[in-house]
Amino acid sequence: MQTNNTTEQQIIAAARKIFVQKGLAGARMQDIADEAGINKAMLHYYYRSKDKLFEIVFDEAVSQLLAGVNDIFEKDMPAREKIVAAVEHYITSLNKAPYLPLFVVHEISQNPERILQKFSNTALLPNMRMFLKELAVEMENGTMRKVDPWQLMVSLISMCVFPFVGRPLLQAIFQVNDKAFAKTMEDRKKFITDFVLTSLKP
Amino acid sequence: MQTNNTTEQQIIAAARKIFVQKGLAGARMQDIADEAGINKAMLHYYYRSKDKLFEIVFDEAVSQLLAGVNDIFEKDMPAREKIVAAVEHYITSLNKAPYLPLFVVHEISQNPERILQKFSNTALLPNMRMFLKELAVEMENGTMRKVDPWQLMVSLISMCVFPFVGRPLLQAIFQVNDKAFAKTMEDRKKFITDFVLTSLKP
DNA sequence: CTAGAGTTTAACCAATTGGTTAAATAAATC
DNA sequence: GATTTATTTAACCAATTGGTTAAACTCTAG
Repeated sequence: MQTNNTTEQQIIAAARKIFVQKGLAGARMQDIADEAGINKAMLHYYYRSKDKLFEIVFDEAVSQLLAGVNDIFEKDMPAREKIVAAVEHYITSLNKAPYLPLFVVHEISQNPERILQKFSNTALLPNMRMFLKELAVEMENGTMRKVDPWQLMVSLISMCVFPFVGRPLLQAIFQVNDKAFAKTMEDRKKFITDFVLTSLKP
Repeated sequence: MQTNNTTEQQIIAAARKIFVQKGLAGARMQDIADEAGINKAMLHYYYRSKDKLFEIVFDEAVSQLLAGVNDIFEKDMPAREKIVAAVEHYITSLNKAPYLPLFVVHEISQNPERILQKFSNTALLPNMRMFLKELAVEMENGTMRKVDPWQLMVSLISMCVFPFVGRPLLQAIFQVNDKAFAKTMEDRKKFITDFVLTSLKP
């Protein structure tokens, strides 16, 4: 029963590329078949429908995005070091999959129930919740300036993720090419951590 | 020749709603016709094609987004006050059109040439460029801590805009309903300005 | 080898899509 | 009022779309 799963994987890889690039509505089954170098009927043979195929790609993308965040806050470190590690890890990770956030966010906005239902009962990102409490403790102890931990968290995420979401717009506005943008994002790690840690000094 | 332009405007209003909601690829001409309460052929009578209609809606959306930013930095104010005004204005403005940024950013990513060409020759957002120089001067004078002005600008935009782009995801992660989210964004104005100004203290 | 399962293909299908057309209706001009 | 002009409609069309099918091919177990 050790079936040759190369085709299945080729299909998923192709579907990932096309769906992330064009979105659910913009992607064509023929595009995916061409990308995978196979017949269109194969898509339906291995995965029943466009929606089924999409769901696999989409779920995988969400996991990839969220798992990264959660893992960072798991380690046993002072809060400030976690911030540094999170920014470092997250921007590095997004540099490798720069189109993921926009894809996920757009598809969620097209069909909010999809994700809202899926995550309604699960305790999502428990390590991040823990981190929020650690921040609160430091602020209570006076080792960190008091700010709303939730707003801080959202700001961290925003500063890391948004440049990738708004990349084409930012590049147009500020007239930076691809190479300059990559360098800018590398520099951005240090900027964000310095900027945030400075603001959090007691 | 004073033609009744009510129909034309109805069409644009309907197109705006549908396109912003579903995107170019996801929108159907029939949806727009239904939304406007008219026959599908009217769309082609007044606006030649789906693409023509989309371009009008899209250009309008981009203008709405960028004009706001630029206007803020035009006024004659100290840099710090401009930051406060920009955050206040921008979050207020986005609260009224929360789906605009995601729409624009997604469509640009689908077809980057569209906007890159359009803005390649224009001196875009001149007031914002001026603001970046004002920041540089303050930093040189020692009245403001030295940071990369561009990174600062991108961070400001990120912190204001991203929560609206990632809204459904943030709401899912942090389990906040619509009412709580609106309140949170109102609180966010003060958080961002305090957070940024604190970090910029010399 | 061969029987049967799993795999792949080409041809096909019904529904949907953006777009057209010709006729009908309303508005304006004479 | 009649004629011209602009607006609106219903019916239609060709192309595309997601999906199906039946036949062909490949591979492995007996």
